Amino acid sequence: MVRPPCCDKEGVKKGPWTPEEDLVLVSYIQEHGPGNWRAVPAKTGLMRCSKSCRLRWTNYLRPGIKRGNFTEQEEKLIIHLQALLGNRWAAIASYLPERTDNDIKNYWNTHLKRKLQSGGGDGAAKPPAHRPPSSSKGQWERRLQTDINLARRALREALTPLDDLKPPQLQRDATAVDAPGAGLGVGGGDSPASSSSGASQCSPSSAPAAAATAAGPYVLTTENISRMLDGWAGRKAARGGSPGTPGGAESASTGSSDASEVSYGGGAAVTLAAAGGPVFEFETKPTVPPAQQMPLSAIESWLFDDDSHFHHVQSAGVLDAAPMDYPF
DNA sequence: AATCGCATCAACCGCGCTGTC
DNA sequence: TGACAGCGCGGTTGATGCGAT
Repeated sequence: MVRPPCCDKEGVKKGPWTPEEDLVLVSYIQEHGPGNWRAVPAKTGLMRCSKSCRLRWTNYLRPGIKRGNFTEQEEKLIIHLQALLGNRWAAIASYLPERTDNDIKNYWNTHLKRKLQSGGGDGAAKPPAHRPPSSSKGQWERRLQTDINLARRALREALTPLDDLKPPQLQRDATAVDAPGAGLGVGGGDSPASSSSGASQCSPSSAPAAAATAAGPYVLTTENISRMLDGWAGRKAARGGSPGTPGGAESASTGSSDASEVSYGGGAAVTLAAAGGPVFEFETKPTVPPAQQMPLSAIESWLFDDDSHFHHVQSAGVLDAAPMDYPF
């Protein structure tokens, strides 16, 4: 039973996306919203597979993505969520609304794993023993339950000192989600590390392009698009054709990983506001809908409350988007 | 200045899940 | 109920940048 390729291999372009392609994709999604990826290549004329379009959108073009500069807090959260959930990056990413699963996965593989292996971590997060096949979810969840007390204890230890620096970001989350128009402002924007006022940068009502650009994060305005294309053309000329990754090529890949300088896609609202069009209304990330953002305090109570956490979070609705059903 | 090796990250691939007919 | 299509996820790869030699 060989599954046919998701798309016709012939004529399907691969490799790095060009700014032009990004532009086409963004424009299309702005108009139609994300989803129905199958139709995207056909309707946009992009010579890309639907999966590639979806990936490009969710991992790079989607508004509200913060890139680089993982804060210590995010780092610890990732470590402990990984200890709890294993390599279920999408689930982990749902607790870090500004981060993509791909980003978290990469960060884990390149930084955290090594850090922990070299003993640089707090030792609390052991490698998740196993990532059980999804076909046996019930089984692995039972195993997870077996480990959960250990992991919870470890997390408690790790989070305790964090209480002091507690989460401007996450605290804001707890309040910001109630604010109208916070819909796209997942996570409230900036991390403690990025001092720019990127908060709510992806909120349609609160992300004026000018403000956002002034603050640092890239906004997909006509001006920036033009700059982007110029930059791309320059690079193309310099490099002899390979366009590389827009934005990422210019800034994200500078090695500094400075999110505040990351160009489009970087930390930012991707809007077309300056073009006179409506700002994005679509946000595909809402794995955890804004109203269901889980503030750290909720995570803590979930993790720390031995008996009632599942009921608590479930009744609060905060874990609705979590991939587990918590049958126990 | 050139070369090599390593680190990083965007993108691809294959598989499983879910919804629809 | 089974087949099919579409989507999402996790693992892996390849291109690129950067530091060391």
